[in-house]
Amino acid sequence: MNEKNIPAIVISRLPKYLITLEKLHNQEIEKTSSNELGALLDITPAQIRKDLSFFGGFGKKGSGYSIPNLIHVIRDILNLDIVWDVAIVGAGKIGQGLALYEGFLNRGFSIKVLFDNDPNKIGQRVGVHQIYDIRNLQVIIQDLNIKVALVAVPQAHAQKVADQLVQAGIKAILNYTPVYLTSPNSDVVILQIDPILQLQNMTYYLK
Amino acid sequence: MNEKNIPAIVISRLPKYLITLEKLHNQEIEKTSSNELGALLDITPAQIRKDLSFFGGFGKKGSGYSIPNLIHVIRDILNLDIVWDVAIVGAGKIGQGLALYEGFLNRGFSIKVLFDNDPNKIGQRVGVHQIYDIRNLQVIIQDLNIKVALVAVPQAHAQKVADQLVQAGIKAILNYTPVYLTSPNSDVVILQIDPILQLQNMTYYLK
DNA sequence: TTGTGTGAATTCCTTCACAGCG
DNA sequence: CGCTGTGAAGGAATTCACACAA
Repeated sequence: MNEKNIPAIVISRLPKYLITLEKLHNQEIEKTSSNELGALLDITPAQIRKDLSFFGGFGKKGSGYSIPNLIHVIRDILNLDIVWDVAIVGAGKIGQGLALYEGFLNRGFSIKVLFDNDPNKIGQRVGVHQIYDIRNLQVIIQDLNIKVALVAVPQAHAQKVADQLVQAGIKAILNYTPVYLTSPNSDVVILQIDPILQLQNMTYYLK
Repeated sequence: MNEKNIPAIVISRLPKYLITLEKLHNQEIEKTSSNELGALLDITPAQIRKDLSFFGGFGKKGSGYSIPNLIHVIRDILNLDIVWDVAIVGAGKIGQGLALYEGFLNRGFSIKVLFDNDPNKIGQRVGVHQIYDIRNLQVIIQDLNIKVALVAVPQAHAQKVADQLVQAGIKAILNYTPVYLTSPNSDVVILQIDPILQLQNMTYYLK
């Protein structure tokens, strides 16, 4: 299904379609159209149809898309048919905030462990999660076979942590520090969440 | 200088150039080239030169760009010649984490106020910041003439808060909730930071 | 010689417009 | 009819390649 080389920009829109479809689904709506979806997302209907057509024809001519089916299909494309276990590195405010956030599970992710290097934090709980010693990071991640990690440590430690994660077999890193992380391993996906990059982008349009 | 209609994608790269230039600057490096910058950012040199040429010719043929000058120019383009005051709405873990983060100031932003609706939190301090009653949001934001806000409230309240912010004169909102915020006012810039959208994007490339 | 700035070429992405199916 | 799926057209963004200035 996702054999061909799908443009990254197409993939990046699928999660947006998904969250909107799930919202409609929660309202017990069963069908939608590229028109309706486009209006909700501020994306042209043609764009949505073309994006979906990369993967097959999921709609019915004249009547649109079955929402449950389209949710299923998109989750499948994005490999969200399974729940991904997640490790959080750094139990500061951001790390703890992420650990306590309850929105992960029904969108395909389950927080499994939380690491810190502060002896006062190690062993403590954050919600249902225990904080583990970062020195055990590699062993635990390998044992639990975790592939996805969030990095929320002080920026000075970010690259070192990333290296350890990659060595432990992590394949996707979401980086909350303002450091460009690199991996020698080219099959690791790294994305950055730097709020200041976004703010600096917005200020261009002000004034 | 930024009169013409510059593609948004060009603007979105300028903060990345800036953070890299600042990093070089901290290492006391005075000059760089589109080649060097491109290697650091994984962007082609031609792309960088073309982006910068939208705003003028800032390099010297044969020798490249003066880093202090280019930093100055980009900050100027992005309206970062002034420091923007910022309000944070929501003093949960994420809001507090943002409030305590010390990286804002030297990148052009200064956290000025923090709001919450929890009586137990109102009046407390988070670092140097005091938590204010969200009922005073509009008055305080107007009085302080704040234009930039971070929203880190539970998602059920996100749109209501955004409406209040817009009414108080906020022009840029960085939204940490997984809700698509809208503004009747089209001169308000809203960007979303939803970690799950990013994670769902990454899982496509796994397995 | 080096590395910018930029038209031209190319590649990529979006939108159009409509045949065709339900 | 209504709405999808899709070739073809159009538009945007990236890359090429080179004249030119330091």
